[in-house]
Amino acid sequence: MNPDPRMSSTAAVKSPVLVWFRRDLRLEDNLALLAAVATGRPVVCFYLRAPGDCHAGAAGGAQAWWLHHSLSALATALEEKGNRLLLLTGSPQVVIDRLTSETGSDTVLWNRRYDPDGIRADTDIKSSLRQRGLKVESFSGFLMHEPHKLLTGESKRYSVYSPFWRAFERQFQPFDPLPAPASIAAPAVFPESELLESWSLTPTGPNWAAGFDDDWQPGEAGAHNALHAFLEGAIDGYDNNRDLPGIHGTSRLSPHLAMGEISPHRIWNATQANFDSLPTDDLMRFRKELVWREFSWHLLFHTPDMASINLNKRFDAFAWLNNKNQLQAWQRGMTGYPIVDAGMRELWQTGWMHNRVRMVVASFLIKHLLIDWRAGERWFRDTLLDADHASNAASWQWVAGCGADAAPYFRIFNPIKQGETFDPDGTYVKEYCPELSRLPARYIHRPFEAPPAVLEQAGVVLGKTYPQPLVAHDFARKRALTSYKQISAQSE
DNA sequence: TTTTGAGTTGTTCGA
DNA sequence: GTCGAACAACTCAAA
Repeated sequence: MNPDPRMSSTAAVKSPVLVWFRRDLRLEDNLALLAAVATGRPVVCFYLRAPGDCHAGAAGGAQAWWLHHSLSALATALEEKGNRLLLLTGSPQVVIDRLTSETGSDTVLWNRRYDPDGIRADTDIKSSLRQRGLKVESFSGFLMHEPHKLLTGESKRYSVYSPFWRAFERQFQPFDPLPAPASIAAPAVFPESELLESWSLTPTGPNWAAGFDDDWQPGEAGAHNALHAFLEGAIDGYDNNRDLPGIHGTSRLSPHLAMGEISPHRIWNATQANFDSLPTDDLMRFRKELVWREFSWHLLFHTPDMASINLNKRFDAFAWLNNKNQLQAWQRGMTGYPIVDAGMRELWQTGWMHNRVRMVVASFLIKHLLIDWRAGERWFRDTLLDADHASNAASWQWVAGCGADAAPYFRIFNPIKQGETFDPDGTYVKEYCPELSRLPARYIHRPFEAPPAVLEQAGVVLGKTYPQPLVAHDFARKRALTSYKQISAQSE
């Protein structure tokens, strides 16, 4: 029919390979995508939203905002490679069935996910697709190790970080990240895609994400920019500076990692390239942070309900007070302790909170207010751009003391002392609690102790322009020690 | 099987 | 101001 010899090449009749994107929104070091390209066949890329999932796979509202922009960036990147990203709603079975019949594809590829629901779903889908004669293959890339593979000498999961780190280092073999494909062959006809805007992943009523744009660039290019900025800047001195919330002393890579816009291998590898020119302490400290992420996923793999149950059963009997008004004051950054309030407001305004301050606010919620750590876990999951199922649950359990490798019960952060040690001149507090910005450094972390004349000169009226403390530190500390002792006594 | 050393991030108190 | 001890066992991981 068609006399043009160019049109009779076999490429035109090759059936496409389907690539299902999830938390791997990148082209570089994406094994599933590269395997698809390597077949020489056209590639159909899709992202799937479960019916009724208003966050489309994101952990919470804040991360849904990130997901929106990350999907948009991925779609653009695929277009630059001559392809597209399809957005589809439905159960995986139904959507994949439709795609295979529309495109004539017989192969589906994806990168593995490790959350309990994801593992269960993927296992089911894989076997049912294979039963129907389709080829299905999954790849690694979200983590640097497979969570089921690292075990102690007694074939048990690790529950203490240090031995896990040593075992990880022993077996880990870094490899060069694979470059993004030069081009990605498109199918003759693309199946229809939904419009990203129709998913309503960004706020529609009050725009609580208005401040996010200033701080973040979602997407793979943004991830690489963040990595470069870190390697040029904050990694030098990281071991010390990472604890100072008033400066940019951390990598700020966490939201990118959470969405898989950059692979952990790539990050590890980048620190390797700089190993000779930087202090070992800084690099090792940073690598250990990366491996904490691996450890958290290792724990979650072996305890799928880690976000909802106490790893240490003794805590099931803990007498939480769970005062709703105090929880709300904490969420809104109105506890009366400036370092706590600055942190909670940074979280709300920017979708992120400095790591040091995360520990302080978590300790305050759990130990000063005696509110169940799960309430904090839920709030972080909904408000953090970097919300990560495993890291979030493991970290909250660590602070509460019910984790496998947990902070001892008597480790209670003093919010005044933490503020004065890590934010000595109050730079951080002043940025997020501007109503305190005229207080002298001496009182910036303890406005409730400032003489009336000092308060007046700074324009602070306690209880009016800034709250009185929800609880007195000394009282709260003793109360927490008593409560924690009760559950250890009950176990005997 | 038993033993041994160790365990992310703190605070307070008294010498 | 600085320093070490107490806060409490407990359990993990490896030898």
